[in-house]
Amino acid sequence: MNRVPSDETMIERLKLAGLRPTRQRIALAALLFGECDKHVTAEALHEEALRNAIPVSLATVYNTLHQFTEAGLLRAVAIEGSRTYFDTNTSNHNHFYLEADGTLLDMHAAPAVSVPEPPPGMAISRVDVLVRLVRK
Amino acid sequence: MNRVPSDETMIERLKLAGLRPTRQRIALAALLFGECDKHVTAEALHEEALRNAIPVSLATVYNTLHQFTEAGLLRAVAIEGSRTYFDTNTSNHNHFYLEADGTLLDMHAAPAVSVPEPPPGMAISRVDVLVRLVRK
DNA sequence: ATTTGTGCAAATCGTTTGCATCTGA
DNA sequence: TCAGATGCAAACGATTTGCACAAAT
Repeated sequence: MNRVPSDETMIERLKLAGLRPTRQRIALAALLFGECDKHVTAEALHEEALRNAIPVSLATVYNTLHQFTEAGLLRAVAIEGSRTYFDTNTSNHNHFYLEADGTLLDMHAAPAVSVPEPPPGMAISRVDVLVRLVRK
Repeated sequence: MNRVPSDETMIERLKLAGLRPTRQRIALAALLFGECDKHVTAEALHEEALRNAIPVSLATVYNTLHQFTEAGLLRAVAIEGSRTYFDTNTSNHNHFYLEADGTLLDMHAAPAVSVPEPPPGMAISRVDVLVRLVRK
């Protein structure tokens, strides 16, 4: 009885990332990388896990999200406010942010940004573009 | 015995913004709008106030920052992490962020950004560009 | 006099940590 | 076996809130 995607796929992925494929990590990876790109908060992923009968503690969800991020499987997205979003799409892209309901959307077409010279002695490490949306 | 800028200026400014010019608001406004553009956190402004012999509670600093922001005197800047920055420059501009020491710098030359069409039914409310810097 | 703001301390929110226990290699 | 992972509950930092008191109109 195989889920799609199979646990084997996830185990492979974890091993490649240098992470021990534990019960919880496999299950969370299956939720995260199962289908299309997702944006989750720790809280949201925790709830999703519980709904799917994966008993895991919130602390482990936090740990796992950070480990996945360090391993390059996830990308942390900076939005104002306290809560952190994690994006399964780790490629260099930007986001629409729906202020009304706190939803993140991937921006597929790359925005063209030309940035001024950084101050002397400094180098650009990354450019984040966040487009805030409101309902029309 | 007049400070520069004068309290009168600040009182005017507060009245125009529809805020009652109280002792604390006048003093905080003088710190914030005194000279050049500033970026502050609530904590930092609170400390600055205490150093300047303005006894004010942290709660009031938070309240005041939010009231000023609603009144359009300040602009909240979204950086990742938990703490909120407030910018005395309310014009439409963007920022350099020095990850190493958590410092914000105004970007004077406007970055040229051309953003893709927002999803149907949605309109752009604001585009935030944050350029993360590292020491070279 | 009435409305509005302030200060304190307690409450809240998202997140992290310490530590005993469990698990996978 | 034993390094590494997990779960719980307590600790945490930034922020907010409830409420009695004080100040501005």
